Amino acid sequence: MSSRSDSCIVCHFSHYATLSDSEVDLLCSLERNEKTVSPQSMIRASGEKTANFYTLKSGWVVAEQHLENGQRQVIDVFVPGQVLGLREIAYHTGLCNFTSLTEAVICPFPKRSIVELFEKSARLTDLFFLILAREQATLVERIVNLGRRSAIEKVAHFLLEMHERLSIANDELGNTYRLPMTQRCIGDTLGLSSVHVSRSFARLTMDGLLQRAGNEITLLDLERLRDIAGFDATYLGIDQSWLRGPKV
Amino acid sequence: MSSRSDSCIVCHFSHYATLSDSEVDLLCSLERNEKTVSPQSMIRASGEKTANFYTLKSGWVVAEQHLENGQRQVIDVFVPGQVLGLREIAYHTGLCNFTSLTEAVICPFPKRSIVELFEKSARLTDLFFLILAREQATLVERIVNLGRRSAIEKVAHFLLEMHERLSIANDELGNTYRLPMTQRCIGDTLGLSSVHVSRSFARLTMDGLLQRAGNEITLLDLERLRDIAGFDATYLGIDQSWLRGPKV
DNA sequence: CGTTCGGTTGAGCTTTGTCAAACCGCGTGG
DNA sequence: CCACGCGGTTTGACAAAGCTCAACCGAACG
Repeated sequence: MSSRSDSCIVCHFSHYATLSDSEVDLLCSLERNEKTVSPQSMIRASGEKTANFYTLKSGWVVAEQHLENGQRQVIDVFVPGQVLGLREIAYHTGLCNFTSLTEAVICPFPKRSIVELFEKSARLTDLFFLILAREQATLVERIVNLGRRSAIEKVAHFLLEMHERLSIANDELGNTYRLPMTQRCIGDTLGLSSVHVSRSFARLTMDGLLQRAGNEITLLDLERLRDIAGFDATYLGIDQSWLRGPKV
Repeated sequence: MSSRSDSCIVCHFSHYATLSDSEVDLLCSLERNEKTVSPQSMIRASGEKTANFYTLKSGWVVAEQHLENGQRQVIDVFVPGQVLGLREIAYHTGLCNFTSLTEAVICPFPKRSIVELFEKSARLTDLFFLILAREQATLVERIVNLGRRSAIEKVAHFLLEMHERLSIANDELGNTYRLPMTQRCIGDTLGLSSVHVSRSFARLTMDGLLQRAGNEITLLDLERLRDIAGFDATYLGIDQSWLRGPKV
């Protein structure tokens, strides 16, 4: 059971707009059910009916797609506070798998609930629209990453992106964070082989840009990393000026 | 000036849901201003204020991004009926350039108008949400294409996607269509060099899968092409079942 | 008729992938 | 406590895919 104080989604949404009490209540109502899943478990398979969305309370989850030839592409990486499946609101069946990387707590809620929420609050409708748009901007950046950057640049860019995204949710994050992904998984995100990811990490480490200890990543020289990756964080920002008021 | 009969956006939107008269009027009101641009002109530059959206009445447009190193990545290709800039609704400034490939007719309308439209019709709000979600699915498919497919597969997939998208708008499209993109541009879409695009085309042509004459592309063997590309059109479909009624 | 632009072709090179072996940390069970 | 096995990482040797450069061709256009 979720109470207002521990709602991850409210915390996440509050980053984009100040929420009224009733808006907070509406959002919290999405987290009535709670489920813990073990690492590497399939939360929802591609092709399954998209009856539910899921808020992600803790843990990491990826959206991935398997190809005919046995390869895999990771579409998106989710961290706590995000909503899984928003993208597929317009589809009967899922277009990709949601798989947990770590143990994770998710709160499934039916599609219907979001429509009801839309009916009750124009402001939250806008906010969902806005968050969908922001996710889309992340995808766009991933496209650029995949299409036109070298392996080193890809890895650097990815590490910076995750750092930035975690920083948004956690104001006091330093330059170190835990990245619970295998190099195979990172490769599947960046369109690289795991071997080449390893080599790229080695290179960045040797050049003094990076430090690693288990899953802990420390970015030693943000400036130079950004330079290498051509990283510009504006796509992770957001403009709430067009949000409809007044609050519900 | 736009009349109801020649509105491309209405025609496009009607593919996803039956529209009431007042909904049609609302959509048409977005196309009050009309502007013709020559090929290769920049409609809106990255970094510019996103004051306007644009409906695309005729011609082809790409969204592209330029990198530090002089490279270019094409994010998305737009055909008539689509709305340019929807993706950036949540951003003050544009994240990519919109550039026309051909002569094109666009209808700029202010961001405000869309908010007003949202206020007047919950159904159209949903429809915009839905179309945004579909665009996102296209991006997801591009990610898979960029990350995990070989050059030949990329090209085949791209040609099938464009064919499919054009077929949706034009019921009586055969297996031939005009693709007004240079191979350089296709390469920038697929993360390939123009030279390699040329070689891939040559290969597909030699294998009897494809025929070319100028910009005209004929897909000779859809079956086999789909097989090569791992193409599955479901991501281009859409589920309007959750659309709110009744119509305005 | 020359110029320009896009497409094609070949040669050589760079990046990245593949395969295989070794390695490392960790948890398990003897 | 130690041996073992397992999953993930690292390393090296080699192969393949794709890139760059440069030359050339043909069509469109002034």
